[in-house]
Amino acid sequence: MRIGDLAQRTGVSVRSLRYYEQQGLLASTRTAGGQRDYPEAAVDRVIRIQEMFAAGVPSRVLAELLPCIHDADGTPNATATPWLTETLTAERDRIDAAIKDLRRTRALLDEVIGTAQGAAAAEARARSQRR
Amino acid sequence: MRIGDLAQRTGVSVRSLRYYEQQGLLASTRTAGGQRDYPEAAVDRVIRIQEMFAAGVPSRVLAELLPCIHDADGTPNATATPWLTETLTAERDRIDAAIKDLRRTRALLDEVIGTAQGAAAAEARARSQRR
DNA sequence: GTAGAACCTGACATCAATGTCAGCTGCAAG
DNA sequence: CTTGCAGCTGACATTGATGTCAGGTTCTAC
Repeated sequence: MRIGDLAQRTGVSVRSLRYYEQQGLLASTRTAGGQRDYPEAAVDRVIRIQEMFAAGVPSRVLAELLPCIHDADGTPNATATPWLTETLTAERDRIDAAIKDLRRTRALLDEVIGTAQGAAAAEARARSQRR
Repeated sequence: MRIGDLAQRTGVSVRSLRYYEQQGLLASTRTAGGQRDYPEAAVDRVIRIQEMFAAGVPSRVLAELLPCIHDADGTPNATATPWLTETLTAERDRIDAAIKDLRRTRALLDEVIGTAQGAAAAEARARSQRR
């Protein structure tokens, strides 16, 4: 699969795919002409990378983590070093905290939205009253 | 309260507090000498700002959102404009997606950590066997 | 009143992922 | 063979929150 196809199928820009490779997150073979060629499994991997980035896992950690993931698509895996498990544990705690935080924020937004809708409804009632 | 105290009590740097003010997120009165003076309620507000930032709410949105929040500390509030409610709804959906994502990532990390611990335990058993 | 800590503004630096541009090359269809 | 799209590298720009430094002022304790 060529880079443009991979980009389209994952929704990730071509630029980012090359960046992932530079960071050692995503491998590719090259054609005779030097163009990147990706296996089918790259799609899943790219999606995972995106998820990890969204979760705030830095690429440095991600680079060591990825080989340890038992890919659903059967890619062989490695085992985490002590340093990595320690880092991941910290990372997990961070994520737990982040989830809690997001829930709070979500609730707050909901409240504001709800109040606004209530106010809008009251407004509508007032209008129909005046009519 | 002076800026250094507020920083200490919220765990946010002095630099950031000044930045919040510049973005219209945090008000302060000034002493005769021009130094910032914060009310007690600023502590809660700063913490909320941090939560929002962590949740990815951009400061531009936050600036309009904050006056609409019914502060626990009794600060008077405003009502959301239609534009704001729309934005917040989108924001909320984004947060929902983010939470889902974080859960997936968390599970993945757990799996890797678990595998590593299993491997470490196996290693330990092997060592005691050899002894 | 003086020393030193805390504060002020303004400017520039940083980080990480991504966008964008330039100049060149590979590849497929006519 | 040419035309044009897609890919390549390398460099610089961007974004947003924050760090940091410089040069000056205010406040507090002695």
